[in-house]
Amino acid sequence: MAGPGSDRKEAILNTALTLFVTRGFYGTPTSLISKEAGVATGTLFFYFKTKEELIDTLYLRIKAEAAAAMRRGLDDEQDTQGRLRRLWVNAVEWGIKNPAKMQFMEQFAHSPFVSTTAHEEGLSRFSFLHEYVLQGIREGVIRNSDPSLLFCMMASTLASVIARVAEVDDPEVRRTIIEQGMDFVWNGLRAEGVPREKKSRRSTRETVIP
Amino acid sequence: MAGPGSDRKEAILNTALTLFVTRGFYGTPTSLISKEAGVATGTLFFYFKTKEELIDTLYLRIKAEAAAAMRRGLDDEQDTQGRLRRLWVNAVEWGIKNPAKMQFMEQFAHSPFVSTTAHEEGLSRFSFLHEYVLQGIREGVIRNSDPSLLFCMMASTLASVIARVAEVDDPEVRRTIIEQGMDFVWNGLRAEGVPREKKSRRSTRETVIP
DNA sequence: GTAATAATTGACTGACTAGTCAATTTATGG
DNA sequence: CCATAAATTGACTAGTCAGTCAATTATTAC
Repeated sequence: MAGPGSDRKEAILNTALTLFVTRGFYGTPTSLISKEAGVATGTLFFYFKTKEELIDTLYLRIKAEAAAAMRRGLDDEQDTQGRLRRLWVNAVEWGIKNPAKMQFMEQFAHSPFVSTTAHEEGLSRFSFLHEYVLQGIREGVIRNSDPSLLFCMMASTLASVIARVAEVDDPEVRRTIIEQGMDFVWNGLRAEGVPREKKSRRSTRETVIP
Repeated sequence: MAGPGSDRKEAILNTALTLFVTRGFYGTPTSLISKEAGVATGTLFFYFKTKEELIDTLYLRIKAEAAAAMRRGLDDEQDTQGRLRRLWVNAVEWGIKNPAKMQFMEQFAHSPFVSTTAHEEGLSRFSFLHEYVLQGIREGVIRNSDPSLLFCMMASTLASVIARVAEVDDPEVRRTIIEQGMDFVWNGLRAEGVPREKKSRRSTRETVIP
């Protein structure tokens, strides 16, 4: 346990994650973080000059990880609806597998504890989504609304779907919620004249992983 | 300023509102609240036994006020789409007029600082919305998905629309955002076969206020 | 093996905070 | 005017917390 090589920095970050989401920022003393992480108070401040620097680091890491997870396989999809579906499934799956990180993102997305620079850098990780929406509009598949508004509404819907899915255990119910959420968003986004739903729904995922 | 009759309780609640949204719960000392409200520390604890009781009271009041504002004139509307549009406009208008309260609701909607009983009571104020969604599904106008999921997605979309609208000053741009948000939700909610949009959009509001 | 450096420790400090309480002021009713 | 109750005050307490630092231990380079 002691001695370098056992990376204490990671232990501190992991402990801080769970504590911040369960007790909030001001609600978790640094002394508790270091105690739960199994290090001395001094060690925490050796790696992070302030408590704010700690949450900033955490924030940036999680945002980057989430963005990478959502992006996975997106370029393999041929059309906008396929990309959207892939993105949707990626996001929900990541959210379920990483409930604490998901909660953290929601909780601190607009929080004053995270510095503005960290907020900006975190947001920039998701700029590729913006590009996809723009492309969909250009193709005439997505309705011609303010792309950042569409993105924003999509993201908030996603968050509420993930929250609900996480409350449930039955995989069949989960799939239903995910599908219903997807339908809501797709119908909200799609331009007039674009088919309401693709028949080959479940096959979408099977076609991308041959 | 001194002497009863000048209601200090209201002053405390108002000050707490602005401080809580700008600095968070743990981030605002009770001493600061009382100072900004122009009362002594003891006065705050005379009206609210604990800091938690203060935020609970605030939470319940705001939830009740928001629910009442959203409900206004809803029963005068004849069809589901009309009700949805009315609800939408009510909500956005209230959100713009009361940005601090809006922010407060978002910030503390799932916060552990607010007691579970307050959360439950606050949620119950919005149960009428649940009824409206159910009615829409029964009529075949709203798609047959889990009503509470639909409600939840609608609410989160609403929150992000209000946040965006509040960032903008130009009333024309504001109206556009509100309309685009409404379209997103309506198309996400509506069942197959139901017309995409009502032509008489702006007239909707004029017909209810004769 | 040794010197220089990096990592780690935990007692300690100065500042702050929720809540108390005895004393004081203000309203109320006869 | 007076007595009783309600409202208000602010100094005070007991506890907490972010961050420091001198001392100690481990690592690295030669």
